[in-house]
Amino acid sequence: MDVTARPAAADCRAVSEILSRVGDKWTIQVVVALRLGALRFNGLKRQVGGISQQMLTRTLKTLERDGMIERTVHPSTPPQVEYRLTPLGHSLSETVRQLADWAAAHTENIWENRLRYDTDHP
Amino acid sequence: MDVTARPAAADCRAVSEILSRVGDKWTIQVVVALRLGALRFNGLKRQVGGISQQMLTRTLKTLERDGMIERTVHPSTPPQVEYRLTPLGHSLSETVRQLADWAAAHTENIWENRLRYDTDHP
DNA sequence: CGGTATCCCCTGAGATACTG
DNA sequence: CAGTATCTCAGGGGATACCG
Repeated sequence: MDVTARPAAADCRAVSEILSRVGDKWTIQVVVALRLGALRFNGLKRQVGGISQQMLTRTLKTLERDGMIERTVHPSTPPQVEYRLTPLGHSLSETVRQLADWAAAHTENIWENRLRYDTDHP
Repeated sequence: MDVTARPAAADCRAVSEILSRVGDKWTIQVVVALRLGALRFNGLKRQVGGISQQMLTRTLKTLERDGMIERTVHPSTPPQVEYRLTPLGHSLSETVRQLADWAAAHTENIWENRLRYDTDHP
């Protein structure tokens, strides 16, 4: 039996895990916002339009837990907290950019397909 | 094209749309199952372990609507329905494989990060 | 065999109010 | 400023039963 032909089920689950994380509503937008440099909480909130405080907190925590971003507290009044991508986070952002390129290249095509499908299937 | 620019918000939304579609629970597993060739409904159901009939139906319909797969009915008794990737679907599967490679390469690292984070944050 | 139609549950996500 | 704590709700996803 050739194990190299079809990806193992375990790999599939791992990929799904990553994708469902990356594919949630906010993760990518946060990562993209951080690609060009560190940002603070409210700066990030402004950059990622439409996100609620709570969802930003949750998304940041998850990303930090996975080692994608680093959280730095500068003790001062008012407190300053900086978020920046780790090397792992940067590498993710590069991979995501590939997918983004694919999406950008095919979005229009997909929309046409949907339109045609909806027209043909009343 | 200026690669250094920040992606437009519209692009971001398009990418998120694609990713949340691709990142759902079943889409990738279905696409991966079809990479090596066409399959029929129940063959697909066996290949993608744990999926319910309804979710398989929904996933296939969405993929068909987006033009990722093609559905062919062979009129016979019992009826035979074949699903296969379109060129667009194949191109998606290639892009996803990139992400899969990234995931495979970093999964262990991520798990270590989570473990450490959970240890450090009681 | 290849699906629909229902019902139900759980989680993702938002709104709001409060805190160090 | 940078969060935490609650409440709430829509919809993604599953189980089951039925249909051509």
